[in-house]
Amino acid sequence: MNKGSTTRENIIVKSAELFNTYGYHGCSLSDIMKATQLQKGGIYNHFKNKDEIAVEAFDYNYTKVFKRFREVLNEAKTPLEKLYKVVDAYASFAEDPVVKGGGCPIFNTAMDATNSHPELKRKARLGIDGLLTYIRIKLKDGIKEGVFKPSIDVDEVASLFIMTLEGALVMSRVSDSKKFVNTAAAFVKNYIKTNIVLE
Amino acid sequence: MNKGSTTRENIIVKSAELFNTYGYHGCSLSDIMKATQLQKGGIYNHFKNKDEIAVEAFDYNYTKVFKRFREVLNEAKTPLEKLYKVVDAYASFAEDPVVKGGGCPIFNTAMDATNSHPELKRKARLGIDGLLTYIRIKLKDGIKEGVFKPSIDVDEVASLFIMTLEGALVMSRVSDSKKFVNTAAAFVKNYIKTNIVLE
Amino acid sequence: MNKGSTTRENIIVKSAELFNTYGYHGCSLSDIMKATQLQKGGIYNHFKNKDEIAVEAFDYNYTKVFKRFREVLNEAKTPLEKLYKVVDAYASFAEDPVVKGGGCPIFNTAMDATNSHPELKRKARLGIDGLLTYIRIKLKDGIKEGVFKPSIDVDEVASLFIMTLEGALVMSRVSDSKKFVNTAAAFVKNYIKTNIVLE
Amino acid sequence: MNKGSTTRENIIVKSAELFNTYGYHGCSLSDIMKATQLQKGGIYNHFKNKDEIAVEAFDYNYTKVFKRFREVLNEAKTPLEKLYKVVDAYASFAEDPVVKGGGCPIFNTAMDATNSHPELKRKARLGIDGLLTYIRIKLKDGIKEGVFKPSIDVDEVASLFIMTLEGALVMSRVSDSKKFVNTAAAFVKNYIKTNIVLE
DNA sequence: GATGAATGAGCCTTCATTCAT
DNA sequence: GATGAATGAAGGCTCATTCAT
Repeated sequence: MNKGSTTRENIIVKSAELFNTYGYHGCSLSDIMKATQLQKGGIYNHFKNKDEIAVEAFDYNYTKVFKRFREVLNEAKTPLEKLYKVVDAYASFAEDPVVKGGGCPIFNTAMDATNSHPELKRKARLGIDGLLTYIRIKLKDGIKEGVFKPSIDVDEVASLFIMTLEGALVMSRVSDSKKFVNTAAAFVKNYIKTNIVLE
Repeated sequence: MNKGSTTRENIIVKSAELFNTYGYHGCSLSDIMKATQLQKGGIYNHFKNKDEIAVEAFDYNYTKVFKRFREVLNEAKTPLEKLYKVVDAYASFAEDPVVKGGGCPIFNTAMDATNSHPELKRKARLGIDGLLTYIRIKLKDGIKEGVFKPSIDVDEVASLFIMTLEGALVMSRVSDSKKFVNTAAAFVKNYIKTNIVLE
Repeated sequence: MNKGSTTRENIIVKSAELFNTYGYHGCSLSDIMKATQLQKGGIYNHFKNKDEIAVEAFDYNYTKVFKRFREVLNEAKTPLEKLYKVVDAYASFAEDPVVKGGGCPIFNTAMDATNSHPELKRKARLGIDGLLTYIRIKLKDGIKEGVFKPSIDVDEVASLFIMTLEGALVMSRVSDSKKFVNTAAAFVKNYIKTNIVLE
Repeated sequence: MNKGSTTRENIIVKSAELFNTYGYHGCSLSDIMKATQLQKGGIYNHFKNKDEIAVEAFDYNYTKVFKRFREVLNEAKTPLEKLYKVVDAYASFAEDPVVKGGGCPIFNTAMDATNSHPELKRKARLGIDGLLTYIRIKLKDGIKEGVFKPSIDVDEVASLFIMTLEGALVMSRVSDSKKFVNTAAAFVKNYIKTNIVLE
């Protein structure tokens, strides 16, 4: 890895934190300068504008989310364990954020960009699709392996999964309390046990 | 109502829309000027700074949310009907936003303010508390009237209610699809029927 | 004195203090509003603009200076006593300002207006002429009464009188110490005794 | 000297003139823009705010005052000549200002800042201390060399020196007449000859 | 005589971006 | 690849002033 790509990477890492914390409009290039210890030009050598940084920062945060999933799911063997681990991964966002600023960066970007940044909005939508797909796959694997009910609506279950945990994350963040995330995690796990798993 | 307070009200109404749409940092005083057809000074005659506008705009949006609840719950008689209507009210946010910009302004503010605006964060937290309390009361009423199971954990159910629907709202907004809200509404209603209502 | 003139007078009194304290550019109409407990219109009913207030405030402060002189000189009988009393009056500015903000309002305005406000500059110049004239008269009286040397250059002595005491006042103000004013007062008195008084 | 520091220097030079002419509140950033031919951003690249410019402008003017002293005192040999030259230097302020706007920038700042700008006030006080110290040194040198009376109160004489000449400068400025400065200069010189010099 | 709503220019400061070095 | 000087529009806010009530 040469000097250039290190710098570039550093800009992304630092601004990924800033954007997740303050949002697109709440974070300025001087904030990024301060965080990266770089001057104006040093940043613009690597990115043509703030948007490009924001987009790549989103990508970076996106992969961090899935990296966390992968880490947590590492030792899980059975589809049920895996599904539980996804819940745990989500719950972990509350006490050990994937990215500074907390919450789920995909969801954060979704809210931040919906009305003001079409490109980021699109990426956030795709991000949420990614989350849904991830769950769907785990569900389908379980069905294929004969441990989950084949009758479940995979799309629906995945959606419920995400919306509950993401909603809880927002509530926990604004309340400075893990209470909501814990409630959501317990609920989703119970839902899995009760409605997804074959008796 | 005299001229001054009409203007003041108008500033609140217009900026309530803008703040809900673009967030605190994404909406400038010139945006508010444009929306209100007022000059800078004309706005600052009524508010001491942008923060004061944002705070009052939040309050305004907050009451709009509950006004919608009240409207939708108007004809509901039984506790079950009422609970269903709350779900409907939430679902209505997706196709007929309470405030321009869409979604739930309380949740929107929660995300927008969490890391950048302590005062708004506090208001958003209280707002979410208000939502939870609202549901809790409906649940308690149902228990008192003997139609809901007394064994349910009112706090937990209220939390699940809100997080699921709010999470869904965000997903629907960023996806430009009511799909998620519909899924959430159907799920929550089914959950009520299955787990809350006495057989 | 009817209501109108009371209000008008009050505006002058309060802004005279403000202008003497902060200077013409350092004091805004809202400062005057705050000080007078009046609204915009309440002030503009009595004055056509800020300049008019400043000019009348200067006049008000000017008369206050001479009122102080008159008070202090009240019991003085002989020309020498009178001259000493003028020195005392000047020295009194340091511990008991004629006007809030301190110093001599005539001199303060002189510095404030010299390059930026021709009308006030003119008034300040006339104000200083007034001070000089005041001293000159005391000197001439002493000569006439045969207690001061007829050979003294009245203009010169009056000038020295004013410049020394005014210069000292500025130095004392910026140093928060009466030291300079005391030095000046002692010096001027000694000068009078030694060079003005007939043997 | 690179481009940046040249520009920075230029901003100081130009705003030093403006601040001396119009005072801190009487001189805006647009005035500085106009004078420097720079845009807002171009100025703020070099200074963090108006205060920083004002403070450095004061320092710049301060050194100019002493540079003038040094120039005028250049050819003076004896302590008496030197003291006379300081008087001449002061008198020169009236016809050939050290800084545009006229008068003594240290005194100007003293009056301008006393009630409104603690940092500048402090600098002005130190500036006046500097002037006093300068005179004191000349007096002590003369005593050491045996040409000035050892009995004189060095502090007092230096104070009288400054307050008289500075007071005169203000009066000359507001009157557009060198008369007062000339009177003061003649007087101070005579005072030196009569009271300071050993017969 | 007094209010306070409205103006619009101006305040100081920060913004994202460019580009010569 | 990095600097930092420069731009000029825009940021939030205050200014002096007007005028309908």
